[in-house]
Amino acid sequence: MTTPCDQCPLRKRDAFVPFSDSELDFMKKFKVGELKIDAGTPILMEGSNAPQLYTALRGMGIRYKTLMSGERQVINLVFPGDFLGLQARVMGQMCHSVEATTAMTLCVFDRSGLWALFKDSPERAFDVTWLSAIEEHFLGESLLTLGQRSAIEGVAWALVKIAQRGRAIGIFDNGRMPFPFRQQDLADSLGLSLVHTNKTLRKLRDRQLATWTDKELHISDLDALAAIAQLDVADQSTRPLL
Amino acid sequence: MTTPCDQCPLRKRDAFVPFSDSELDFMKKFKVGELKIDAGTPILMEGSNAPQLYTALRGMGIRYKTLMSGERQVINLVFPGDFLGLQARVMGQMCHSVEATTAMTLCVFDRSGLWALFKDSPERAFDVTWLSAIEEHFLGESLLTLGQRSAIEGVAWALVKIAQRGRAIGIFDNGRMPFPFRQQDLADSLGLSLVHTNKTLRKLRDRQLATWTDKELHISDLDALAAIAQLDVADQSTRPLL
DNA sequence: CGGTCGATTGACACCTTTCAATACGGGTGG
DNA sequence: CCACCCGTATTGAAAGGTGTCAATCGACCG
Repeated sequence: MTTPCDQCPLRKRDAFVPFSDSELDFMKKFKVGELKIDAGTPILMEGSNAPQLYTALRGMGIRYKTLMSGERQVINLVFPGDFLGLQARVMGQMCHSVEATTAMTLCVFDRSGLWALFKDSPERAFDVTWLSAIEEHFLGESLLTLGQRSAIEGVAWALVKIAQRGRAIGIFDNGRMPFPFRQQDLADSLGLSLVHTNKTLRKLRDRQLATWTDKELHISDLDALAAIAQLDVADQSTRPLL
Repeated sequence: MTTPCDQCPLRKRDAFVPFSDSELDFMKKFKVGELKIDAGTPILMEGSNAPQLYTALRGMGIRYKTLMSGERQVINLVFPGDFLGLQARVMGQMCHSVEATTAMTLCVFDRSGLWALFKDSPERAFDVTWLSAIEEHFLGESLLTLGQRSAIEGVAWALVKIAQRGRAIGIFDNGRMPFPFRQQDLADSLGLSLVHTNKTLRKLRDRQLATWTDKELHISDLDALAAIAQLDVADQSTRPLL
């Protein structure tokens, strides 16, 4: 029933670092099961202290923090290949929540296995750190966006980033990809109001750069978007997969 | 001349996870030297590809990214105990710059030693990941601040965070700590203009919550600041030291 | 068919930025 | 020793980007 690591659909994508045979063996032991969840289900909750480790296999989600007053900040969108729960495992408790936006299936890893991973498979341990560094890098870029980019620059930046990520996992095709989020989600990830996000998206639509309707994102002119975002389209590096 | 790890002044601080003897031995091998630099010196530069690994031992600095148009976003302030250069080592090139604000001394680690660390010392490897997760957590909180907190909330949040960090390394005493940065640095870290940052600091001064003059920060009412920031003063967890 | 949710728009308020000017301290060359 | 310059802090006024409020509309659903 569950997908064996041998046949993991993600491993084929050239966006991911190839596995060695021994690594594959290790992952097969490390993976203890699979979890299928419906859209809207919370996966990890801020404050909880005994979470599992997951890798998103199919579907999309959202990672966010909330302020005491209720404001929500989206940390990032969760795409297939993302590794979830490391922070909680390492730091004692979750500092953010993760929620499924679409139906998702997650690889479940043995919680106690993380230490074994560091002990027995330095290559994989390094990959965990690598993933963490990639995440840190992304958050740094997000910080740059929230702090220094204007609304239109920020939205353009987000759309380019999403398209790049979509391409990496093979769902961005002919300028189109499924994008099942709400405008509110994008707004909360950029620190903008819903209304202003909507109006900014309209500007991009009017300029015929990008259209986002019916949970599908259509990028007409990625280069122009990247130019608005003051972003290099270059960096399309590979990442490890767990 | 150089400070032996045995006598590292940071290890005494209870903010850091204690070393085992074997870990100490490993670090002594891992550390290849010490670097003393003047205020204003660049330590790591965005785009460079062969950086060293450092731990800040004394002094303070600043980590930042810049936009093509010149805007600067401060990612975080560098305090003693911070580990620098991991991203570049893991991801191939630096994605941000680090600059010394005061004179600093840095522990220098063997670049090729990182892999040895993962291979030979899983405990230390885990600590590297732990540090990375802590950093990721902090950036997430920063994102929450930039995206959802108002100017006064953000400034209050930053001052509380700084005071907590200062306390952890033992330089926050009797409500005061050295804080050698410029208002522009704080502004760039919160995504605010210099002028507005200045006026916001004035509000906090008028309310007799915090004063920042002559490179010294004086917190009169940390609880009130935390309340403005919508922040729990609780989480004062320890962190590993490399 | 009423009710809810998300997208869309217009009008208006306001927080933040930008522009400009002053003040203060430290370094430097005459 | 003293102008002079430069970086930083401070303040006021005006401009503007973004948020808030409110209403409409379409799609989906029990």
